[in-house]
Amino acid sequence: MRMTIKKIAVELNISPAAVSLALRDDPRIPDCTKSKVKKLADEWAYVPNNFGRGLQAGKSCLAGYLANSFTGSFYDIILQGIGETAAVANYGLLAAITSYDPDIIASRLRIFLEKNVDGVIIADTYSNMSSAMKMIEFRGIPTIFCSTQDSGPHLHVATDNFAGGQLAARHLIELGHKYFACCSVEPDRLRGNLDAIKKAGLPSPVIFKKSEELTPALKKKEVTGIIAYSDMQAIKLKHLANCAGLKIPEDISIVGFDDLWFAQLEEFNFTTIIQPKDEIGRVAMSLLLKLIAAGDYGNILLKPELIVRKSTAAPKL
Amino acid sequence: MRMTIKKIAVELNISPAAVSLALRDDPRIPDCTKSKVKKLADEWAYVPNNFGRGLQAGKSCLAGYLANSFTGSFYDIILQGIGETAAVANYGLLAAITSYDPDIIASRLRIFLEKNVDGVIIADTYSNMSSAMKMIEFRGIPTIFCSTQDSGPHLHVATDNFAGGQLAARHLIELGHKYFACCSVEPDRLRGNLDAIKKAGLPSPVIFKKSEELTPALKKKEVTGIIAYSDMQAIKLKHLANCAGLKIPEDISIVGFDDLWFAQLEEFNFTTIIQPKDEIGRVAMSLLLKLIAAGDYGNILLKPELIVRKSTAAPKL
DNA sequence: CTGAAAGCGCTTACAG
DNA sequence: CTGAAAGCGCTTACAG
Repeated sequence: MRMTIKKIAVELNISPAAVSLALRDDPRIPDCTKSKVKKLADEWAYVPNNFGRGLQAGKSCLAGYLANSFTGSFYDIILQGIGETAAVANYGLLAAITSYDPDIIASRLRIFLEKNVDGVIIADTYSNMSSAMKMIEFRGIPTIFCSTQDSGPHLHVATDNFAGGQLAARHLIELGHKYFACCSVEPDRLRGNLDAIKKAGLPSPVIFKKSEELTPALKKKEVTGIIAYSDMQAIKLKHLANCAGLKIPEDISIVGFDDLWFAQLEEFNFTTIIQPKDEIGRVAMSLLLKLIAAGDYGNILLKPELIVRKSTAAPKL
Repeated sequence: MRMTIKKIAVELNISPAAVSLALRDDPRIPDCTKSKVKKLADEWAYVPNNFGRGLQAGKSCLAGYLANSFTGSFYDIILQGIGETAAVANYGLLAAITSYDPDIIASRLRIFLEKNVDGVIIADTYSNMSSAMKMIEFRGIPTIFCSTQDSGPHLHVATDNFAGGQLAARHLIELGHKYFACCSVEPDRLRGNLDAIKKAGLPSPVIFKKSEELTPALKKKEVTGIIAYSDMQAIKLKHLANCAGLKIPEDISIVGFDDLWFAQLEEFNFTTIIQPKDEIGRVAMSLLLKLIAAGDYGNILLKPELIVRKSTAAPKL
């Protein structure tokens, strides 16, 4: 049985408005009324119905989080960070995990709109989303992209990918490597790599998108240091290197990115760049709340960090 | 600018009720009015506001999903299955990832209640939840536990753990193993193990809860087949076996559970029991929808499946 | 200072 | 058959 302000009002023979005010400790209500109201609300396990409040306030206290399917615990950690911050602000989090199908993305966003979200966090790149975003943009709903710097006209919260790219490259440079392969999937990370390599006066790296493209270079031993797009990709690269008869880190060094849970397993032991995943979620949600409350803020880049494990070593001379 | 039925009504000089009926193709509204309404709704990108509708219908078209933090992509796959099924029914999915802190669980459930969820799916065991569940039970909100068979008085959707336990044990028995170690974390799986072992007339297995408890048995080579609680635990057990100088599968066989993404990597190559994760989510949500709509249903157990990889082999003679 | 009314967006039950 | 009113639960602006 659902309890309402009205039922409490009837029971105590006061007006619904008075109950509402009493529950929010409004000074206009005498203390004795307040305590009676609160006692009854407690007994009957009254929970305010967000529909009435939301309709009234024009605010739903609901946020949407849209992410792509992802195995390997990246987006779920972000989800956790977002959820915690949302909960503290009494916000509910509508989550949708989508494929890349634009129709599905649009249908999920439509549900967000129907449920009246006050804001949306998207863990994807704007280039993939732009058509489905029309509805959101049309209504001027605050939107934040997270863990990507491709956010179109919207704000984003992400790891400083340029700095991360620099960190990875510098680590290998300091170990004495000269011949690199760098992944181009994240443009800012690649720029970071190239910047560090150029500043060290070293030759231009091999640039690859899919891991497989590296096989010829591995076989010809043209590179000694690989900078992967992610720890997930590092697994693939490790396998390719092994297939080419190369040992890690003796013959070839690999630096990952993300620091997912498996990176520290002895089977991998990847030197990698730590992304502050939980923080991305928390910061993205706080920023969204500020945006909902007020107005104008700038992008936020969080600091990456290098963690050295056993997938990198000095090159053979 | 948010569009409402009222604004459309004013523009077309008809009543809000007529607009509402027209949008839902009610036969009482003449066709020419319908098409005018629909055209305008389209142009103005009208999306019905769930608050008005929900308040009226006493239904939110919102479901809650509560899960524990989990790295390794089990609960996020379930989330995906739930989300897809929810979206098809035009349901929004409120997701909350919690720790085991009962206060946090209670606060998340309270947010679910405030947002007026029509039903809740919980990926946890009832024993952990029972105190926080009071609020939900008090209000009679339909609740389904998923991926656990410990669901208290509520329905559950889970893999048939008993059958899964049998599958794992039988596989090792067929390979010729006689001396087993079985994990007790999931009681039904353990029962399945014991059942198969007993039926084969083999000696009682070593039973362990935490992986570390197995170290003595491993060192003394008392067991040749280990049935893990999960692929995640299988990783730990593999490391412990390696530390004890045992090779997999030559010296010791390990069967995992779940078939998470990493189980098939060459570093692990676990023989394991496939849980229909995506299906669990989809079935749980369909069941919840039925429960919301009507009433009485029974528990659902989904079929596990064995996948043989390279972590199991015949025992040495 | 206090209390009743109006209204958020929608749908259903009812009067004409 | 058609259209206006009542009401879901809440809060705010207003009348007394």
